[in-house]
Amino acid sequence: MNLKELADHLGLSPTTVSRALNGYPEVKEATRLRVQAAARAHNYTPNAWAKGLATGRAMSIGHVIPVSKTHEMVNPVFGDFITGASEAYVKTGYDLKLTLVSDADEAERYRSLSARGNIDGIILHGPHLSDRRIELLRTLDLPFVVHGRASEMKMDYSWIDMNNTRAFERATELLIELGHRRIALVNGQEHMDFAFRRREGFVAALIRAGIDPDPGLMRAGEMTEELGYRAASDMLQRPYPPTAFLASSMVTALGIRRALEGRGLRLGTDVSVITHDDDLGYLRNGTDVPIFTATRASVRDAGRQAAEMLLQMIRDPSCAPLQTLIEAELILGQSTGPAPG
Amino acid sequence: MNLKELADHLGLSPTTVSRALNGYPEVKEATRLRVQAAARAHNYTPNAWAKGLATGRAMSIGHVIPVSKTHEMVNPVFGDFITGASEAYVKTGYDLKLTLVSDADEAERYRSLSARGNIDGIILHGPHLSDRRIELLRTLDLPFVVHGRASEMKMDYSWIDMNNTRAFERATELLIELGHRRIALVNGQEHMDFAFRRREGFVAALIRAGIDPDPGLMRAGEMTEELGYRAASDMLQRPYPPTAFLASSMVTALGIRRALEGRGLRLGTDVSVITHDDDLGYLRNGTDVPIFTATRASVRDAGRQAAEMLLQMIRDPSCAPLQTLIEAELILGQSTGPAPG
DNA sequence: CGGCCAATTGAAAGCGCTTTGGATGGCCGG
DNA sequence: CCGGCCATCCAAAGCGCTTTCAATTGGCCG
Repeated sequence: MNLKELADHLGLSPTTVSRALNGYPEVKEATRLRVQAAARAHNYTPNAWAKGLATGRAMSIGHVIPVSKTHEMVNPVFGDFITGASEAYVKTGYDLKLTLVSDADEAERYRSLSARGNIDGIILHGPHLSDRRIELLRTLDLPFVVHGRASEMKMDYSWIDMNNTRAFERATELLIELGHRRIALVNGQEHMDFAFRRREGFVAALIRAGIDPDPGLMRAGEMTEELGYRAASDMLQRPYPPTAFLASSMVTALGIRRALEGRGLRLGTDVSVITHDDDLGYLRNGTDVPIFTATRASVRDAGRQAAEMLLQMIRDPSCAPLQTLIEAELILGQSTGPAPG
Repeated sequence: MNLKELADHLGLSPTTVSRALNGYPEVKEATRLRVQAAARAHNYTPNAWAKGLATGRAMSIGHVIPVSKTHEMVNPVFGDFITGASEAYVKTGYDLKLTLVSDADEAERYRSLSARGNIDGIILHGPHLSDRRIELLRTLDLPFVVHGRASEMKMDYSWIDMNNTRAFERATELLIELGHRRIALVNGQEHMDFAFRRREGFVAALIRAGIDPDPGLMRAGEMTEELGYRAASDMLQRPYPPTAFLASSMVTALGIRRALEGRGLRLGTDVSVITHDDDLGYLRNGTDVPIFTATRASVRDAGRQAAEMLLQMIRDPSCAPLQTLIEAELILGQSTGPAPG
């Protein structure tokens, strides 16, 4: 059933039917009701393309996530982020179009996404320190919001980010207050902006406390369980092993814990661990008592907010770039304690 | 730049340009090259809606994943599945449209997805034992592939599934061969088809070995780390604690391991654990030596295959339902050993 | 040399919707 | 009784592409 058929059926013109359904004022209320009833009865849904063609609105948002050789995985936070974003889209009738692109042809994909005109806006995931995608998107005049920032890009753009620097600074401060001096960082890949900032916060706190950052106590890589295990195992067999770890993700923290337990060290007593916790649905940090002391910020919330920002920008294309900084909370769990001896 | 402009620019008609770009044979090769060059030079990309309107093809696939109150999370396997599917879509120029729906209005969403006509096919995730969505989709005459099956639905439809029953049967057999008699199962929610099948395999193997399945040694729930920890902790303090565990996911297995280590039990020596391993990118089961003995099947592969099946069905709408059963491999790791004493 | 065919290109009619620019008719004040 | 103003409704022109049908060429055969 299409507009015309519905109109014929009602003895009205397509014009009136269209207006009735889209809430235009110049149609009699009685007519509108009649049209709406008929539409429901015949299960009429406007054809999305025809609508798109006619209005120039895509009613769909592109989420682009890069998949490279060195970073093959779809980051697990992505699922939660999207869940949040979806909440916003569903309310407003937008679709979510997912595009995984390999680094190589990324630029091309953006250009074609934008040119094909079937997208009203883009959410960019996983920005690097210096991310050329941002420049590119700015030239495309397509509204976009970055999930994260690119430290080295000084231009103005919309983003939503967790205060990574501050979070890791606070976590480090807590460990220092507990008397730890040899603190290790097991970070994500540091060409990723979030990881870079986390290290900055970590290092800043150390320096402020008069502790020399030890490169041997910093490791970065794809945030797997294995990374945590390996990094911790290596570091623990150094002559002066760390007494505390900072982990960039729960999964990595689990690996660190495995390394500890493997050598008979007790978590929170012999060695302290603080992790960042994205509050993912399937990897909760305990339900009542947190397992790990953690800096926590819900990535799902971030997703919802990012989507709302983008929709806002689509509604009002002239609005200035929106920027949202989310502070992580520092929650105390059972994985931290005073430095031993 | 649109078709007409490009055509004017070239001194050709839109017809010819369209044909040249879409590989129709009735255009002179020299012209085709000229057109293609111009298209590239001007960065021309056809407008997706206009194309959709004209051809009736959406060039996009819907992935629908249910999000309910009791099952709020976007399952982590989903990310990997989609990565695989994307590989197939990118090659063929399809888009991936993601829809998270809450159980309540799920039927409605399908209907409208189909009616709006902006989708060529659907991939259905997370089927329940008796899943009415399958019936619904069949009436919508929109090609679809189910990731998993619905045991209680006897109708014919396309699916791709891992042989859950067989996988857990084999894992159980292995444990029995190792001398274990008290084997526990920590499963996913058993209204989900995959979990139901896993239990069936588990129970079948027990019975065949003359072991009475003990309901106290079976636990089901959202597959979190916490579930593993709680289930294992509870079971281990029973008078006759299990000597082996079967886990439905790596994350759960990590929780079980935590419970073991918490009470000083050694993995693989005091207590054996076998888990199912979806071979997720960010949760590898060790790189060289597997941490856990596991039944393994790549969910990413499944995603790619599912997408290919669906594209196949779209190409040839009359083809019979396609069905693919993937066997998991049983890989030996360090988490299993002979039953103690 | 005329006609037929293959090769190549165009004109124009949609696809289903929105939206501009009228129509139409009832009602008002003058 | 008439011009003007609303309130409603409609015709028709797109939106950018595909595709059917037709036109134009040049080559080749008889």
